[in-house]
Amino acid sequence: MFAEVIVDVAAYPIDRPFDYAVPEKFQTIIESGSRVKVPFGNRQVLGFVTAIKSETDVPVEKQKPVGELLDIEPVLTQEMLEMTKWLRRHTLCYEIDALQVMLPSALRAKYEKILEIVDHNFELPQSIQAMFQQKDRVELKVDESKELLTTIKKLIKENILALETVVKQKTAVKKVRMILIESDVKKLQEIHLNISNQAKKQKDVVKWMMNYAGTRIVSTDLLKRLNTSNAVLQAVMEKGAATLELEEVYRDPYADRTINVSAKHSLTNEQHLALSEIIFSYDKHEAKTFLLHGITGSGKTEVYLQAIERALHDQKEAIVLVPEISLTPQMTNRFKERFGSLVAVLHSGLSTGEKYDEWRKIKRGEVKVVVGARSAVFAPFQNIGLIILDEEHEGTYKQDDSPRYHARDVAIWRSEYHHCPVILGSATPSLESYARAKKGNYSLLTLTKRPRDQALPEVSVIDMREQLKNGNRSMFSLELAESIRRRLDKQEQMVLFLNRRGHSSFVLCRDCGTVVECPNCDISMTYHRHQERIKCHYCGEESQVPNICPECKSDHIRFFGTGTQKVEEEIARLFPTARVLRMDVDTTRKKGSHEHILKLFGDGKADILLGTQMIAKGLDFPNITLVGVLSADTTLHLADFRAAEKTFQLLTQVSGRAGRHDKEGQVIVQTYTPEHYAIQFAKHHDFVPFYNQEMVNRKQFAYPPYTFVAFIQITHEDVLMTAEYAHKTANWLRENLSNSTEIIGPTASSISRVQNRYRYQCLIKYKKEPTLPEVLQQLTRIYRTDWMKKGILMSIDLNPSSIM
DNA sequence: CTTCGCAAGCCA
DNA sequence: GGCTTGCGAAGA
Repeated sequence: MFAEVIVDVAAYPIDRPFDYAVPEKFQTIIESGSRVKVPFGNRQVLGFVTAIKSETDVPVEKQKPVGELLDIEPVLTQEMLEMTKWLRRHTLCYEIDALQVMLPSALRAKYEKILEIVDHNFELPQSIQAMFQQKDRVELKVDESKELLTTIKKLIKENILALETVVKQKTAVKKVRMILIESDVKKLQEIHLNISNQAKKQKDVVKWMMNYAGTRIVSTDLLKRLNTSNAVLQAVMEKGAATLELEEVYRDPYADRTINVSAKHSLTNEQHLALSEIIFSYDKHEAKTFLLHGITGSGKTEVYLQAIERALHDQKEAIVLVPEISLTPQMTNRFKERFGSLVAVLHSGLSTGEKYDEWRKIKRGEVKVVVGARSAVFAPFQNIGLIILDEEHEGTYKQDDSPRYHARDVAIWRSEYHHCPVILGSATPSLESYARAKKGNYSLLTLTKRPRDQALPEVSVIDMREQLKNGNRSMFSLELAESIRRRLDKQEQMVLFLNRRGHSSFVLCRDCGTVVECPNCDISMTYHRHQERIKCHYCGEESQVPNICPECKSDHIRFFGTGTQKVEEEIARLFPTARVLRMDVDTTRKKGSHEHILKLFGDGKADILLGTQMIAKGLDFPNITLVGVLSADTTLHLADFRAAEKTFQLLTQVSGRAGRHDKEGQVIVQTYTPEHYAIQFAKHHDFVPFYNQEMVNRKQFAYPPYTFVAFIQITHEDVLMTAEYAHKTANWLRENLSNSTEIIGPTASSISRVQNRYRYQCLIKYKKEPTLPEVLQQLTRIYRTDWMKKGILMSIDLNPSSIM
């Protein structure tokens, strides 16, 4: 018996199954989908069994046995193994990457290097002895000094020390110590009698136990209750009054939260219609994709909830994907409220162990609904009735490193496997999805009204050029400043949005015009006033703020451009009474800080929530009556064909934060290009006309949805090398792809250097290219066998979410 | 002739 | 990807 194993080594020649002999003892339990430890080369690695077979072509002398079977129950289902193959072809990743992405990180291997003393007679050098500290085996850390490593190497050669790689699981199943009290009271009485009167505490414990004969109690609880020590308990147990048992438990991330159960809301006609279409297709076991296009606040969530209720009723499971779970606590809570303990929330704030526990609950079918970000699409359910992607247009559904999958594609693949519907929900669908819906590939459902018929907020677009002409050089237009003042007077809340963090976007010398740039990247450094430092937002480089110009030594250093920090200061100056909460990458670095800030704001502890795009999603507070967009232009002029689409989506989403409840909302958008169609259509909340206009542009320039796009980026430390291989790539593509396919480039990327690597890119635009995965696979092969050695890095992104 | 450093080759 | 091996260069 042999097992085909994909080993945990991401390298080109290893990206295929290796056959291992299955030892007798594992033959009845090993299955495809199990994890194994196998010898590979001269070390131990983790691997996944992908098939079991009785014969192999591998010559006997090369055959090696499976070292250890890590799972009695396979961790990967048959579905996941099939999905792996598809994922690999469509994202051009290593098979091992595709396998690992489906599992919680706790199930990935942790490799430890253990150094062992073999020859105890040898007098070890002082430095080595210090490392061992009387022990025989110690973990060898990677960051040991060079000299130490060379001595260790020598000693290994002389067989005095031995090095061994050990495969460990990252997180173990959490176990709790349970005390099993003896059930025979007579026996307890006997033990009680035999304890000497000196051991008073032991006597007390056993006396107490007589009242609880045969019961189980958590060890720590018992100790606390009897106010006694572990030593006493141990002594009592040795005398036979109780036994110890380890019980598996789940870490409960929501232990200290109370949840109020909510009833279902009644539906509007539109909601009802949408729901019944979904249910109709669900009943027929159709793998149909619905695009639920509903304006902000139109009650998409309620449709999801009731559709899920239906699936649960049939003992089926549901997956709900949200763009960024820590930003949508309100949405998550609604699921918790409706389905209680049947919901598992896969939260980025959970520890590895907590995530693993939630995963096991899903696998064992102890929960039926999963709410989570992108990776939750791989939830190990076996009987899925419904998959939902909320805010389907969001870029976070696309993973930006290998495997570069889009959660929407995985969701649709799984829906075909499980014969169940998928709902893509959004107020501002992506052009691709809307086009597919219009073509009939997806089925379009529309919600045009808010449940209690609240009006959409009034959006005013302020031309900042006019403000400048009239002598207002502030970042707040007169209208916005006036509106903020009014809200402060009325004690209503507002949200201010600016898509740039930090204080000033660049540091400029007024004498020679030098802009301080990052030494590693081709981008200007951003000034952060709180730490009085300048930072690169691409590589994280930080340094002191220069007092004099690095070029001309002038001291006329000035800060230009506006970031959230500067806005915060400006608010403090103009509205000294306003209480401001700032929410951006800098204030939310710690776990749980998103929730904390949102909670403070929800509790009315601040008047103004100021933030970057992370506040655009999901906020739903009744008291918000003003939304201000300080500069709508930042996303509009990006070198990306989706710039207009992203601007429109952002403005619409942000506007949707105002006036969701009884109070009327107002939105003020400041811009230097008020005439731009993305801004004009967003002003009128007009998705369809925007779509039509944008489609005209996409057609003219042959961009998606009219074509498909693949994006290839080449980087190297040397500009010439980068350019050379980018040209090689483009030429190779031109030779191997059909004439109707357009290859743009190579061109230098818009940020031409990041972390000291120059960047060039090629864009492939195609309508029909059935062999593209294979052609790109071949290109990857050339790259991995040849170019990689020269220090070239190439990445291929099929259907990229951004081309920058 | 030994030792060091690095590129090449292999892994069942 | 990580480990061994084999080769050439540097040093005694």
